[in-house]
Amino acid sequence: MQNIGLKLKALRNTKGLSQRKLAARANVSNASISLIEHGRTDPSMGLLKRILDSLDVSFAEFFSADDFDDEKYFYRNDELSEISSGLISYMQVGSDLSKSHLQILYERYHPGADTGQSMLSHNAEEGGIVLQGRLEVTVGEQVQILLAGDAYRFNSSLPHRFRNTGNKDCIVVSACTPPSF
Amino acid sequence: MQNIGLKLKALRNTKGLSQRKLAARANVSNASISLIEHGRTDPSMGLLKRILDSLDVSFAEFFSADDFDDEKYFYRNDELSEISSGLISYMQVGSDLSKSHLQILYERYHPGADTGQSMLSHNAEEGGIVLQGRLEVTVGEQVQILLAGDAYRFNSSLPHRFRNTGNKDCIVVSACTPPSF
DNA sequence: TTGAATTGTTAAATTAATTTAACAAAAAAT
DNA sequence: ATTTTTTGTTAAATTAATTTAACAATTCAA
Repeated sequence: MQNIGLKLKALRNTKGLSQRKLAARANVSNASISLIEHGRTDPSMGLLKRILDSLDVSFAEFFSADDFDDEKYFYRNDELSEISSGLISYMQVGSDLSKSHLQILYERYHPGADTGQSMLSHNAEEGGIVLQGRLEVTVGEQVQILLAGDAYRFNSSLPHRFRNTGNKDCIVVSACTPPSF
Repeated sequence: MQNIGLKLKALRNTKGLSQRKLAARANVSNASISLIEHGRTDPSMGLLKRILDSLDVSFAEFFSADDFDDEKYFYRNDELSEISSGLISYMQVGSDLSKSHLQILYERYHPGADTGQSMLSHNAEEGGIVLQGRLEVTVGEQVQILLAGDAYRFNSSLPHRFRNTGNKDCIVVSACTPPSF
Protein backbone atom coordinates (compact mmCIF):
# COMPACT_ATOMS: atom_id res chain seq x y z
CA MET A 1 0.00 0.00 0.00
CA GLN A 2 2.76 2.39 -0.94
CA ASN A 3 0.26 4.51 -2.82
CA ILE A 4 -1.74 5.38 0.26
CA GLY A 5 1.42 6.53 1.94
CA LEU A 6 2.31 8.87 -0.87
CA LYS A 7 -1.20 10.28 -0.93
CA LEU A 8 -1.18 10.84 2.79
CA LYS A 9 2.20 12.54 2.70
CA ALA A 10 1.05 14.85 -0.10
CA LEU A 11 -2.11 15.65 1.79
CA ARG A 12 -0.21 16.35 4.99
CA ASN A 13 2.20 18.63 3.17
CA THR A 14 -0.53 20.69 1.53
CA LYS A 15 -1.89 21.34 5.02
CA GLY A 16 1.58 22.29 6.21
CA LEU A 17 1.63 19.84 9.09
CA SER A 18 4.54 17.86 10.50
CA GLN A 19 4.13 14.16 11.22
CA ARG A 20 3.93 14.93 14.90
CA LYS A 21 1.40 17.75 14.54
CA LEU A 22 -0.83 15.55 12.46
CA ALA A 23 -0.37 12.66 14.88
CA ALA A 24 -1.43 14.88 17.77
CA ARG A 25 -4.54 16.11 15.98
CA ALA A 26 -5.51 12.58 14.94
CA ASN A 27 -4.63 11.13 18.32
CA VAL A 28 -2.27 8.53 16.90
CA SER A 29 1.45 8.02 17.28
CA ASN A 30 3.86 9.87 15.04
CA ALA A 31 5.53 6.56 14.31
CA SER A 32 2.33 5.38 12.66
CA ILE A 33 2.36 8.35 10.30
CA SER A 34 5.96 7.65 9.35
CA LEU A 35 5.37 3.94 8.82
CA ILE A 36 2.26 4.50 6.72
CA GLU A 37 3.93 7.13 4.56
CA HIS A 38 6.75 4.71 3.83
CA GLY A 39 4.45 1.78 3.15
CA ARG A 40 6.08 -0.20 5.95
CA THR A 41 2.74 -1.10 7.53
CA ASP A 42 -0.77 -1.97 6.45
CA PRO A 43 -2.84 0.48 8.48
CA SER A 44 -6.19 -0.45 9.91
CA MET A 45 -9.27 1.33 8.66
CA GLY A 46 -9.80 2.81 12.09
CA LEU A 47 -6.35 4.32 12.23
CA LEU A 48 -6.65 5.80 8.77
CA LYS A 49 -10.07 7.13 9.59
CA ARG A 50 -8.81 9.00 12.65
CA ILE A 51 -6.08 10.55 10.51
CA LEU A 52 -8.37 11.55 7.65
CA ASP A 53 -11.01 12.87 10.05
CA SER A 54 -8.46 15.20 11.59
CA LEU A 55 -7.76 16.52 8.09
CA ASP A 56 -11.44 16.93 7.23
CA VAL A 57 -11.09 14.46 4.39
CA SER A 58 -13.59 11.65 3.94
CA PHE A 59 -12.68 8.19 2.74
CA ALA A 60 -14.58 8.89 -0.46
CA GLU A 61 -12.57 12.04 -1.08
CA PHE A 62 -9.29 10.42 -0.19
CA PHE A 63 -9.75 7.53 -2.59
CA SER A 64 -11.28 9.49 -5.42
CA ALA A 65 -8.78 12.32 -5.18
CA ASP A 66 -6.60 11.68 -8.18
CA ASP A 67 -6.40 15.32 -9.06
CA PHE A 68 -6.31 16.18 -12.68
CA ASP A 69 -3.93 18.97 -13.33
CA ASP A 70 -3.93 20.06 -16.89
CA GLU A 71 -3.13 23.72 -16.75
CA LYS A 72 -6.01 24.43 -19.09
CA TYR A 73 -8.78 26.20 -17.25
CA PHE A 74 -10.47 28.32 -19.91
CA TYR A 75 -12.22 27.39 -23.11
CA ARG A 76 -13.32 29.78 -25.84
CA ASN A 77 -16.67 29.06 -27.41
CA ASP A 78 -15.03 27.49 -30.46
CA GLU A 79 -12.76 25.36 -28.28
CA LEU A 80 -15.57 23.32 -26.78
CA SER A 81 -15.37 19.70 -27.92
CA GLU A 82 -18.29 18.89 -30.16
CA ILE A 83 -19.81 15.45 -29.85
CA SER A 84 -22.60 15.04 -32.38
CA SER A 85 -25.11 12.28 -32.21
CA GLY A 86 -27.99 12.41 -34.67
CA LEU A 87 -30.25 15.36 -33.92
CA ILE A 88 -28.38 16.22 -30.75
CA SER A 89 -25.09 18.08 -30.50
CA TYR A 90 -23.10 18.12 -27.29
CA MET A 91 -20.48 20.81 -26.69
CA GLN A 92 -18.24 19.53 -23.91
CA VAL A 93 -16.09 21.68 -21.64
CA GLY A 94 -12.71 19.94 -21.88
CA SER A 95 -11.67 17.11 -24.19
CA ASP A 96 -10.09 14.35 -22.11
CA LEU A 97 -12.17 13.76 -19.01
CA SER A 98 -10.67 10.38 -18.16
CA LYS A 99 -9.11 11.74 -14.99
CA SER A 100 -11.98 14.06 -14.20
CA HIS A 101 -15.07 13.74 -12.04
CA LEU A 102 -17.18 16.35 -13.73
CA GLN A 103 -18.64 16.64 -17.19
CA ILE A 104 -20.31 19.85 -18.32
CA LEU A 105 -22.21 20.01 -21.59
CA TYR A 106 -23.91 22.66 -23.69
CA GLU A 107 -26.55 20.63 -25.46
CA ARG A 108 -28.60 21.49 -28.52
CA TYR A 109 -31.59 19.29 -29.35
CA HIS A 110 -32.98 19.81 -32.84
CA PRO A 111 -36.74 19.33 -33.30
CA GLY A 112 -37.62 15.65 -32.98
CA ALA A 113 -34.39 14.74 -31.20
CA ASP A 114 -34.73 11.71 -28.91
CA THR A 115 -32.16 9.85 -26.84
CA GLY A 116 -34.22 6.69 -27.10
CA GLN A 117 -33.83 5.21 -23.64
CA SER A 118 -31.60 4.72 -20.58
CA MET A 119 -28.02 5.86 -21.18
CA LEU A 120 -27.00 2.83 -19.12
CA SER A 121 -26.72 2.67 -15.37
CA HIS A 122 -23.55 4.49 -14.35
CA ASN A 123 -23.45 5.06 -10.65
CA ALA A 124 -23.67 8.67 -11.67
CA GLU A 125 -25.67 11.75 -10.87
CA GLU A 126 -26.78 14.27 -13.41
CA GLY A 127 -28.83 17.39 -13.85
CA GLY A 128 -29.33 20.40 -16.04
CA ILE A 129 -31.13 23.63 -16.75
CA VAL A 130 -33.22 24.32 -19.85
CA LEU A 131 -32.34 27.65 -21.44
CA GLN A 132 -34.49 27.61 -24.52
CA GLY A 133 -37.19 25.51 -26.15
CA ARG A 134 -39.19 22.55 -24.94
CA LEU A 135 -37.74 19.33 -23.49
CA GLU A 136 -39.62 16.20 -22.52
CA VAL A 137 -37.73 14.34 -19.82
CA THR A 138 -38.56 10.85 -18.58
CA VAL A 139 -37.06 9.54 -15.32
CA GLY A 140 -38.24 6.24 -13.95
CA GLU A 141 -42.04 6.40 -14.11
CA GLN A 142 -42.19 10.20 -14.34
CA VAL A 143 -42.50 12.37 -17.43
CA GLN A 144 -42.30 16.15 -17.57
CA ILE A 145 -42.18 18.91 -20.15
CA LEU A 146 -39.53 21.44 -19.19
CA LEU A 147 -39.40 24.97 -20.56
CA ALA A 148 -36.79 27.71 -20.34
CA GLY A 149 -35.64 28.15 -16.76
CA ASP A 150 -36.81 24.73 -15.60
CA ALA A 151 -34.36 22.13 -14.40
CA TYR A 152 -33.88 18.44 -13.57
CA ARG A 153 -31.59 16.28 -11.47
CA PHE A 154 -31.57 12.54 -10.75
CA ASN A 155 -29.45 9.46 -10.18
CA SER A 156 -28.34 8.21 -13.57
CA SER A 157 -28.94 4.61 -12.57
CA LEU A 158 -32.64 5.30 -13.15
CA PRO A 159 -33.77 4.74 -16.74
CA HIS A 160 -34.15 8.09 -18.43
CA ARG A 161 -34.85 9.73 -21.76
CA PHE A 162 -34.75 13.18 -23.34
CA ARG A 163 -36.90 14.38 -26.26
CA ASN A 164 -37.37 17.71 -27.98
CA THR A 165 -41.11 17.76 -28.53
CA GLY A 166 -41.14 21.35 -29.74
CA ASN A 167 -40.66 22.72 -33.25
CA LYS A 168 -37.58 24.80 -32.46
CA ASP A 169 -34.10 23.99 -31.13
CA CYS A 170 -33.91 23.24 -27.42
CA ILE A 171 -30.82 24.30 -25.49
CA VAL A 172 -29.71 22.81 -22.16
CA VAL A 173 -26.64 23.15 -19.97
CA SER A 174 -26.09 19.90 -18.11
CA ALA A 175 -23.63 18.36 -15.72
CA CYS A 176 -22.82 14.78 -14.78
CA THR A 177 -20.57 13.23 -12.16
CA PRO A 178 -18.73 11.13 -12.98
CA PRO A 179 -18.64 11.77 -16.75
CA SER A 180 -20.92 9.48 -18.75
CA PHE A 181 -18.99 9.41 -22.01
CA MET B 1 -16.33 0.43 12.26
CA GLN B 2 -19.72 -1.25 12.44
CA ASN B 3 -20.79 0.66 9.35
CA ILE B 4 -18.16 -0.97 7.14
CA GLY B 5 -19.35 -4.34 8.30
CA LEU B 6 -22.95 -3.63 7.41
CA LYS B 7 -21.96 -2.33 4.00
CA LEU B 8 -19.82 -5.35 3.33
CA LYS B 9 -22.54 -7.75 4.38
CA ALA B 10 -25.06 -6.01 2.14
CA LEU B 11 -22.61 -6.07 -0.74
CA ARG B 12 -21.85 -9.73 -0.22
CA ASN B 13 -25.54 -10.60 -0.13
CA THR B 14 -26.32 -8.76 -3.36
CA LYS B 15 -23.66 -10.90 -5.00
CA GLY B 16 -25.18 -14.01 -3.47
CA LEU B 17 -21.97 -15.19 -1.83
CA SER B 18 -21.46 -16.98 1.47
CA GLN B 19 -18.75 -15.81 3.85
CA ARG B 20 -16.62 -18.76 2.85
CA LYS B 21 -17.10 -18.30 -0.88
CA LEU B 22 -16.13 -14.67 -0.60
CA ALA B 23 -13.20 -15.53 1.63
CA ALA B 24 -11.92 -18.03 -0.93
CA ARG B 25 -12.17 -15.55 -3.78
CA ALA B 26 -10.46 -12.84 -1.77
CA ASN B 27 -7.88 -15.22 -0.37
CA VAL B 28 -8.63 -14.34 3.24
CA SER B 29 -10.01 -16.41 6.08
CA ASN B 30 -13.74 -16.78 6.51
CA ALA B 31 -13.29 -15.76 10.12
CA SER B 32 -12.11 -12.35 8.96
CA ILE B 33 -15.30 -11.83 7.00
CA SER B 34 -17.40 -12.74 9.99
CA LEU B 35 -15.45 -10.53 12.35
CA ILE B 36 -15.56 -7.56 10.02
CA GLU B 37 -19.29 -7.90 9.38
CA HIS B 38 -19.91 -7.87 13.11
CA GLY B 39 -17.60 -4.96 13.76
CA ARG B 40 -15.51 -7.10 16.11
CA THR B 41 -12.26 -6.12 14.39
CA ASP B 42 -10.71 -3.10 12.74
CA PRO B 43 -9.61 -4.49 9.38
CA SER B 44 -6.42 -3.39 7.70
CA MET B 45 -6.53 -1.57 4.40
CA GLY B 46 -4.83 -4.50 2.72
CA LEU B 47 -7.38 -7.00 3.96
CA LEU B 48 -10.33 -4.86 2.94
CA LYS B 49 -8.71 -4.20 -0.41
CA ARG B 50 -8.36 -7.89 -1.16
CA ILE B 51 -12.02 -8.39 -0.31
CA LEU B 52 -13.28 -5.46 -2.38
CA ASP B 53 -11.03 -6.37 -5.30
CA SER B 54 -12.57 -9.82 -5.42
CA LEU B 55 -15.97 -8.14 -5.66
CA ASP B 56 -14.85 -5.71 -8.36
CA VAL B 57 -15.59 -2.78 -6.11
CA SER B 58 -13.11 0.05 -5.68
CA PHE B 59 -12.57 1.87 -2.42
CA ALA B 60 -14.04 4.97 -4.01
CA GLU B 61 -17.19 3.11 -4.97
CA PHE B 62 -17.46 1.37 -1.64
CA PHE B 63 -17.34 4.60 0.29
CA SER B 64 -19.26 6.85 -2.06
CA ALA B 65 -22.16 4.53 -2.70
CA ASP B 66 -24.77 6.23 -0.54
CA ASP B 67 -27.35 6.71 -3.23
CA PHE B 68 -29.73 9.60 -2.79
CA ASP B 69 -33.25 8.77 -3.72
CA ASP B 70 -35.62 11.66 -3.31
CA GLU B 71 -38.33 11.12 -5.87
CA LYS B 72 -38.06 14.74 -6.93
CA TYR B 73 -36.50 14.97 -10.37
CA PHE B 74 -37.99 18.13 -11.86
CA TYR B 75 -37.86 21.74 -10.81
CA ARG B 76 -39.90 24.59 -12.23
CA ASN B 77 -38.09 27.85 -12.69
CA ASP B 78 -39.65 29.29 -9.53
CA GLU B 79 -38.75 26.17 -7.55
CA LEU B 80 -35.01 26.67 -7.83
CA SER B 81 -33.51 27.45 -4.44
CA GLU B 82 -32.26 31.01 -4.37
CA ILE B 83 -29.06 31.66 -2.47
CA SER B 84 -28.23 35.35 -2.54
CA SER B 85 -24.89 36.70 -1.59
CA GLY B 86 -24.29 40.40 -2.18
CA LEU B 87 -24.25 41.20 -5.88
CA ILE B 88 -24.46 37.54 -6.84
CA SER B 89 -27.57 35.39 -6.85
CA TYR B 90 -27.33 31.61 -7.11
CA MET B 91 -30.32 29.57 -8.23
CA GLN B 92 -29.65 25.99 -7.16
CA VAL B 93 -31.24 22.88 -8.65
CA GLY B 94 -32.45 21.01 -5.55
CA SER B 95 -32.53 22.22 -1.96
CA ASP B 96 -30.87 19.60 0.22
CA LEU B 97 -27.71 18.39 -1.44
CA SER B 98 -26.22 16.79 1.67
CA LYS B 99 -26.50 13.32 0.18
CA SER B 100 -25.69 14.41 -3.33
CA HIS B 101 -22.50 14.56 -5.35
CA LEU B 102 -23.54 17.19 -7.82
CA GLN B 103 -24.45 20.85 -7.49
CA ILE B 104 -25.85 22.78 -10.43
CA LEU B 105 -26.30 26.53 -10.28
CA TYR B 106 -27.83 29.24 -12.44
CA GLU B 107 -25.76 32.25 -11.44
CA ARG B 108 -26.43 35.93 -11.98
CA TYR B 109 -23.59 38.37 -11.34
CA HIS B 110 -24.67 41.99 -11.13
CA PRO B 111 -22.21 44.62 -12.38
CA GLY B 112 -19.27 44.88 -9.99
CA ALA B 113 -19.95 41.50 -8.37
CA ASP B 114 -16.80 39.88 -6.98
CA THR B 115 -16.32 36.67 -5.00
CA GLY B 116 -13.25 38.16 -3.36
CA GLN B 117 -10.90 35.21 -3.24
CA SER B 118 -10.53 31.46 -2.90
CA MET B 119 -13.81 29.78 -1.93
CA LEU B 120 -11.61 27.58 0.25
CA SER B 121 -9.94 24.36 -0.75
CA HIS B 122 -12.64 21.70 -1.14
CA ASN B 123 -11.25 18.67 -2.84
CA ALA B 124 -13.79 19.51 -5.52
CA GLU B 125 -13.96 20.03 -9.22
CA GLU B 126 -15.99 22.75 -10.88
CA GLY B 127 -16.77 24.32 -14.19
CA GLY B 128 -19.32 26.40 -16.04
CA ILE B 129 -20.46 28.07 -19.21
CA VAL B 130 -21.03 31.80 -19.61
CA LEU B 131 -24.37 32.55 -21.27
CA GLN B 132 -24.44 36.31 -21.13
CA GLY B 133 -22.23 39.23 -20.14
CA ARG B 134 -18.60 39.45 -19.19
CA LEU B 135 -16.88 37.41 -16.47
CA GLU B 136 -13.32 37.75 -15.25
CA VAL B 137 -12.11 34.44 -13.84
CA THR B 138 -8.87 33.95 -11.91
CA VAL B 139 -7.48 30.44 -11.36
CA GLY B 140 -4.08 30.07 -9.78
CA GLU B 141 -1.84 32.46 -11.67
CA GLN B 142 -4.14 32.74 -14.68
CA VAL B 143 -6.74 35.43 -15.43
CA GLN B 144 -9.22 35.41 -18.30
CA ILE B 145 -12.19 37.42 -19.49
CA LEU B 146 -14.95 35.06 -20.59
CA LEU B 147 -17.82 36.10 -22.84
CA ALA B 148 -21.06 34.38 -23.86
CA GLY B 149 -20.31 30.82 -24.98
CA ASP B 150 -16.94 30.59 -23.24
CA ALA B 151 -16.37 28.14 -20.43
CA TYR B 152 -14.06 27.17 -17.57
CA ARG B 153 -13.21 24.10 -15.51
CA PHE B 154 -10.63 23.51 -12.78
CA ASN B 155 -9.85 21.75 -9.52
CA SER B 156 -11.43 23.79 -6.75
CA SER B 157 -8.41 23.32 -4.54
CA LEU B 158 -6.74 26.01 -6.63
CA PRO B 159 -7.37 29.55 -5.42
CA HIS B 160 -9.97 31.15 -7.66
CA ARG B 161 -12.09 34.24 -8.08
CA PHE B 162 -15.00 35.47 -10.18
CA ARG B 163 -15.74 39.10 -11.09
CA ASN B 164 -18.28 40.76 -13.35
CA THR B 165 -16.19 43.47 -14.97
CA GLY B 166 -18.93 44.46 -17.41
CA ASN B 167 -21.73 46.97 -16.99
CA LYS B 168 -24.58 44.48 -17.47
CA ASP B 169 -25.67 41.33 -15.65
CA CYS B 170 -23.56 38.27 -16.32
CA ILE B 171 -25.24 34.86 -16.39
CA VAL B 172 -23.46 31.54 -15.89
CA VAL B 173 -24.58 27.94 -15.48
CA SER B 174 -22.08 26.10 -13.32
CA ALA B 175 -21.57 22.70 -11.78
CA CYS B 176 -19.49 21.45 -8.90
CA THR B 177 -18.74 18.01 -7.52
CA PRO B 178 -19.04 17.54 -4.67
CA PRO B 179 -21.31 20.49 -3.76
CA SER B 180 -19.44 23.44 -2.30
CA PHE B 181 -22.20 24.90 -0.14
C1' DT C 1 28.51 28.90 19.03
C1' DT C 2 25.78 26.87 22.17
C1' DG C 3 21.38 25.03 23.92
C1' DA C 4 16.65 24.02 23.14
C1' DA C 5 13.14 22.55 20.28
C1' DT C 6 11.45 20.14 16.25
C1' DT C 7 12.11 17.29 12.61
C1' DG C 8 11.75 12.15 10.68
C1' DT C 9 13.23 7.39 11.64
C1' DT C 10 13.43 2.93 13.99
C1' DA C 11 14.16 -1.04 17.63
C1' DA C 12 11.68 -3.04 21.28
C1' DA C 13 7.40 -3.62 23.75
C1' DT C 14 2.66 -3.91 23.58
C1' DT C 15 -1.55 -4.47 21.74
C1' DA C 16 -4.61 -6.13 18.26
C1' DA C 17 -5.59 -8.13 13.74
C1' DT C 18 -5.69 -12.50 11.22
C1' DT C 19 -5.59 -17.30 10.70
C1' DT C 20 -6.14 -21.97 12.09
C1' DA C 21 -9.03 -25.18 13.74
C1' DA C 22 -12.78 -26.45 16.10
C1' DC C 23 -17.87 -26.10 17.18
C1' DA C 24 -23.04 -26.23 16.58
C1' DA C 25 -26.97 -25.27 13.45
C1' DA C 26 -29.22 -25.60 9.20
C1' DA C 27 -29.76 -27.12 4.53
C1' DA C 28 -29.13 -30.74 0.87
C1' DA C 29 -28.56 -35.39 -0.52
C1' DT C 30 -29.13 -40.23 -0.46
C1' DA D 1 -34.11 -40.83 8.86
C1' DT D 2 -29.38 -40.16 8.38
C1' DT D 3 -25.43 -38.89 6.41
C1' DT D 4 -22.88 -35.16 4.12
C1' DT D 5 -22.17 -30.28 3.06
C1' DT D 6 -22.52 -25.85 3.98
C1' DT D 7 -23.59 -22.36 6.87
C1' DG D 8 -21.86 -18.66 10.53
C1' DT D 9 -19.41 -18.20 14.91
C1' DT D 10 -15.51 -18.23 18.15
C1' DA D 11 -11.30 -19.74 21.24
C1' DA D 12 -6.50 -20.30 20.77
C1' DA D 13 -2.35 -19.57 18.12
C1' DT D 14 0.10 -16.78 15.15
C1' DT D 15 1.27 -12.91 12.88
C1' DA D 16 1.38 -8.04 12.35
C1' DA D 17 -0.07 -3.34 13.52
C1' DT D 18 0.64 0.33 16.86
C1' DT D 19 2.83 2.64 20.50
C1' DT D 20 6.55 3.83 23.48
C1' DA D 21 10.85 5.50 23.81
C1' DA D 22 15.03 6.27 22.08
C1' DC D 23 18.21 8.09 18.31
C1' DA D 24 20.47 11.39 15.01
C1' DA D 25 19.74 15.42 12.04
C1' DT D 26 18.02 19.85 11.36
C1' DT D 27 16.14 24.36 12.54
C1' DC D 28 15.57 28.38 15.68
C1' DA D 29 16.95 31.34 19.40
C1' DA D 30 19.94 33.94 21.98
